Amino acid sequence: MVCTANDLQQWNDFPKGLRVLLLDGDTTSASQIRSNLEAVDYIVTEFCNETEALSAFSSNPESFHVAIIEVNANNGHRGFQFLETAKELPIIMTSNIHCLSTMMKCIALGAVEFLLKPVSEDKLRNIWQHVVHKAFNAGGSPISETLKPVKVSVVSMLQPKQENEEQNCKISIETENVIRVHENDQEQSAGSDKYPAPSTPQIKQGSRLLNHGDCQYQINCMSEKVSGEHDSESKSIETMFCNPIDERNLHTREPHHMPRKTVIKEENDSGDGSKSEVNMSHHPDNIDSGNDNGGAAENLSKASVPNTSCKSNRKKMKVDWTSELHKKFVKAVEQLGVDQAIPSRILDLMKTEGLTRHNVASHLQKYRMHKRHILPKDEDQRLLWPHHPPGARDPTHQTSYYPRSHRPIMAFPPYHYNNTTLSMPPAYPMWGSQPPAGSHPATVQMWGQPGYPHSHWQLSDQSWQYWNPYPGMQAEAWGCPVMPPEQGGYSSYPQNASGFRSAGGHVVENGHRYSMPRKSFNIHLSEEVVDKVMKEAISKPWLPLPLGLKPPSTEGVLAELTRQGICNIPQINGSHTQG
DNA sequence: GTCATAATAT
DNA sequence: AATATTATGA
Repeated sequence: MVCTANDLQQWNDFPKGLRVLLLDGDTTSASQIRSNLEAVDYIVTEFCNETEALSAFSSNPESFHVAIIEVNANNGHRGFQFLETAKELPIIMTSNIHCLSTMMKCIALGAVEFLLKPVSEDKLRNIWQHVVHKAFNAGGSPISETLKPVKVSVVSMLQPKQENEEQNCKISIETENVIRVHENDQEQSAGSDKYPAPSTPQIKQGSRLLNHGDCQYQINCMSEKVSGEHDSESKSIETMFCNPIDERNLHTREPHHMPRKTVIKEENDSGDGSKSEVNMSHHPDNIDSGNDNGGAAENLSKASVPNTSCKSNRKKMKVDWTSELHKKFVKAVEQLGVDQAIPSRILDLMKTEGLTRHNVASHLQKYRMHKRHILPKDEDQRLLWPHHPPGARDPTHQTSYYPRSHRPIMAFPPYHYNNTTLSMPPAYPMWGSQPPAGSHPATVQMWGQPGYPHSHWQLSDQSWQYWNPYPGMQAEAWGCPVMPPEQGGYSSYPQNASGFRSAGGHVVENGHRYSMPRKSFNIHLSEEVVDKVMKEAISKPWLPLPLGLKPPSTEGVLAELTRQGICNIPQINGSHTQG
């Protein structure tokens, strides 16, 4: 019955083969326990006599990983004797006598657990936890030879997993119970093994912690470097909570076609330097119930909030701004109006539990960015809309937010505009949806269109779509005035243009109030302004064209070049060059 | 409250 | 590796 080192090296199916010393004077309970243990492939050595058990253990202490010892009215002191003898073993006491002082005494003497009979199948199956715990927490005393392989085995079981989990640990540990190893315990356990493993799997703790409300949770473990203070053997162990979960929820961001859920990811910091990230998802109540914010708000709030029981998992949560959540946000913003739309008020209106002011502020920032087309550098802003005071740009038009890396890279050559070119060209989406067939002659080159870098803001439903006041319309047509196709002109302020128009047809921003023209697009720009715009457009060809301008047609450019005596134009990327 | 930017996710 | 999104802190 001796385990050789070799055997233990290859203990791949731990805890199967766990060697249990069973001492129980009651043959009925003994056989019940035994059969339960053997049912899970533990190896049971049964004794009904303390002396035998003691001598068996003493003669070969390394034959056992764990002992289950019964105490009863008759053998009390003998049971304690075993406790005192087999210090290096995790010892579980059993009894049918519910006596608090006895229990305490057992625990005080080092028993890892005291179980009242009848001992449940689950408890018996889980006794391996005590073995692992002991293996990792020898309490300063040298670890038992028997337990060393356990430690090695557990470490090796956990290590490769950790790597996977960085990518996707959700599935891999889905079916496992929670494994929790306290790395710090060694520091804490000044004495010896007075830190019995919990009698029940930690998953209970985890679920109490996480499984509240109608949320469904998912785990998304992220490994993190462990501070170097810990025992090297323990470094790789992570704290992991996980709940079984519907596969569909395993995606933090679902594919577009799937109904989206509000997801709040919570990082679960175990405090020992390792952490895991837990995603809590729920199904949004009524997806897209129009503008009615009635039911949606409450339901959302119910589910998206990590309540206080999660407090222990301090650290940050990442809010996933689903379109539903965003709708609420927009609704709140609109309700408040521009000048009132500040994070705290928005937060109030949203009534979404768990959402913080910071969350809203962050989202508001992004929202404003897209609404206002803020350019990364102020120069860009200045130049774009020289005829408007800063901030007075038409809020309904998603015209020109170009992150540095997104600016059009294709320059266009000098072009002599006349007033007629300022008349409104047909507006159509530039990308996303194709311009209507034949909407422009094939010869009309859309400057900047080919290879125009676009983010998924333009392309995917995910987050972009709900910003756009004109669904189906892409507003970033470079050089083309952009407006609702059916109306033209920026006189139209759709109600959901979201909060950048105040009640009186004024745009209020940064405390300033600007009059906005309400009629059609103003083509009667002063010569001065036109001139300025032209100059800037020409001198900064990489910038988007101002509202009302469109890039010249290829013919126009070529004609102009020819007129200037430039007949040979180097070919660029297969674009056609005539002449 | 806002903004820039770091951190993180895709 | 680039880009988007969110958190964080000034």
